[in-house]
Formats: sequence, structure tokens, C-alpha cells
Amino acid sequence: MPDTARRERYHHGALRAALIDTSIDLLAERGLEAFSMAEVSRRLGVAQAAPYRHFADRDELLAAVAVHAGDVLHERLVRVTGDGSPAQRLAAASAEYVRFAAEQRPLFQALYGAGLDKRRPDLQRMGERIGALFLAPARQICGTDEHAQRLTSAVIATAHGHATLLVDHGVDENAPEDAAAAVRALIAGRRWLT
Amino acid sequence: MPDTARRERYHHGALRAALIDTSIDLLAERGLEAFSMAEVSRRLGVAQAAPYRHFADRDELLAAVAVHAGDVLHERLVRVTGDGSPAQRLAAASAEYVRFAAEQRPLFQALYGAGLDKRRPDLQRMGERIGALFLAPARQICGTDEHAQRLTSAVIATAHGHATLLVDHGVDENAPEDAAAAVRALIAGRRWLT
DNA sequence: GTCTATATATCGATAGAC
DNA sequence: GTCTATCGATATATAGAC
Repeated sequence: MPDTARRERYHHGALRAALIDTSIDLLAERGLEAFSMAEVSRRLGVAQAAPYRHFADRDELLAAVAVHAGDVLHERLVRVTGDGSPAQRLAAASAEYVRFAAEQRPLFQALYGAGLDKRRPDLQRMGERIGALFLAPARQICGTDEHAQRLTSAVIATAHGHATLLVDHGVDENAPEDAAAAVRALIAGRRWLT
Repeated sequence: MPDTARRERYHHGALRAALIDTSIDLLAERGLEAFSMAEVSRRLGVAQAAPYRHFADRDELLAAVAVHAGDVLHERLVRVTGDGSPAQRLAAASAEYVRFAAEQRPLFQALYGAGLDKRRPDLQRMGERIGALFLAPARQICGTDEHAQRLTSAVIATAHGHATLLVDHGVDENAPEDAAAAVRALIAGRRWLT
């Protein structure tokens, strides 16, 4: 990259992806409150008007980041649910869910804390894809579909609770393993899930 | 209240409490993103400078709302943990925690989603008071303090997970009872909490 | 597809009068 | 303890040139 200034790199074509990347960086450094189209543009060295060619408004950009975050989370969950007993896979998925929140905090926040409309089709679909990764092992554990559904909801709530407490209340080294343990306890006591 | 306009009511004395009340209303109607000192002042019919006599800045006012929210939650939890077996009290506390989030959504958000510094002494103390209500029954259930601590963390994470999913993902009628059931399962399977 | 320039709006916070 | 007035910063979004 000889003389071409930073502001030349993204012209004509690659801006959309660069906007998402820079948004993630910005969310990571300054949080959701400080996120703005203006600041993203500034960081990329493009005009404030440029992003509006790719995203209709601020929420559209945030939603694109959320979808990206969902893809990352989904991939991580797939990786850890490849083998083992159904119970092990549920526990591993929960631990990984919490690990994702800890290691990719801004992505996790974009996914859940960005105040986006959850009825958006893209976000809806993403939630279902991720939920399916929990439901599959639960089906193998439970006798009926209804029971599997209950167990899945309880497991996701437990993982999500550990993740949000971790993100909101500071770092806890053992949160991922704690979440996995809680899920094992939940499975052991699942006859109480009404 | 004959001729005295609304803007007269809060002069000289009662503004502090009125600011907290109005902040809660504003958070309820428009969410945290739309919360501002300016809008709170506008709603009360006072000058934008007036709140700064009572709160140093925006965060101080939000923190006061959070402390109020903590008091309300604490009171609700005390009310439902008065009697019953330790397991029943833990389950009841969890259900009430979720019910609070559902019924007092803005207060719940002020408590956890306001991006406040958790090292604030007032908020720290509040978290401990609420945690103690979960720890007491857990102590009666568990043999050692360490086990009680683990069970408490798992129960709070479960309740918090159900609450945040409820608040973020729309209304679910049965979330409080689901949380209680999950806690019962957690207690039954507590030997897995490493 | 990006730029310059701008309209429009709102915010947090302060100074000084009363 | 509240008001008026205001500064300075920042935001979203659009219009029109290139």
C-alpha cells in the first residue's frame, strides 16, 4: 500500500464489508451507546453520507452486524457439538455460548443488546438456527417433543443468564464451566421441568 | 390544584423525587436510548438546568433510578420468600424475579441495562442485598458454604436468563413459572454443580 | 459509489440573573 | 432552587456535484 491513503482503500466496492468490520471495532471499544454512523464513517475515512448507499439507516447497519455475530456464534456452537453424548453436547454448547459472550463481547451485545426489532426476518431466522443446535441433543434426551422443548428453553435461559451476567457484571473466569455444570444439573433434575 | 400550572408543582423541594418518577415513566415509554435530562426536564415543565441542582450528571440520575428499582425488587423478593421450604423459597424468588422484569420492564432495564458503573458503592450494596435473599435458602439446602454459593449463582443466572430473554424477546406468559421449574430441576440435580 | 455541504435536531452542561 | 440563555459537540439524513 504505497501512497494510497487509508481513505482510498474502501472506495467503490468493499465499503459494505468494511462498514461492518469497523462497526464491530467501534462497538468493542466504545460500546453501543457511542455507536454512530458518523463515527464509523470517520474511522473509515469516508464521508458521512457514504454508508447510506449500503444501509438505509443506523438500524440496518446494526442488524447486519447482529447477523454477522449470529453466524460467528452459530459456527462456534457447531464446532463444539460435533460429538459426545447428548448431555455433553448440551453442556458444551452452553459453555461455548458463554465463552462467545466473554471473548466477543461487542458481537454478543450487537446480537442481544442493540435494541433491534426482533421481528426482523433475518434476526428471527438466526435465532431459530441457533436454537436448533440446542434442540437436537435435547430431543435425544427427552421422550417427548414437549419435554425436549422445555429442556431446550431452560438450557438456553441458563446459558444466556450466565452470559449476560458475565458481560454486565465484569469478568468471571469460570463462567463458561459454571454454565456447563448448571446445564448438567438441569438435565439430571429435568423431571421437575413440569 | 386551581390555577397553579403543572410547572409550579415541583418548585422548591420536591423536584428530586419527581425527577426519579418521571425518569421511570420516560424509560417505560421510550426506552433507555431516548432517555435524556432534557426530555425529563421538559416533561416536568422545569428548565433543563434544574435537574443539575439535584444530580451532578445524567448517570447520577440513572443510578438513583436503579437504586429505586433495586429497592422495589428487593421488597418483592422479601414478600415471596417469607415461608415454605428452602427449595420453595428459591423457586418463588426466581419466579418473582422474572415477574418483576415482566411487569416493571423499565425498572429492570434501569437496573441492568443502563450501562452504569457497577463499582458504584450504592449499586454494589444493592446487588449484595438481593443476592442474600437467594443465598439464605441455598444455605439451608446445601451442606457447605461453597456448595451454597454455587447453587445461588446458578439459580440467579437461571432467573436472570429467563428475565432478560423475556424482556428482550417479547412477552412469554409462562416465563415466571418456567424459571421456577428450572430452579427446582437445578436443586434436584445440584450434585452436578461441581 | 463517494464527495461536499448542509438542514435539522438534540444533547449535556454551564454562567449568571432572580 | 429554579430560570433564561447559550456554548459546543454531535447526530441522522438528504441534496446535488463529480
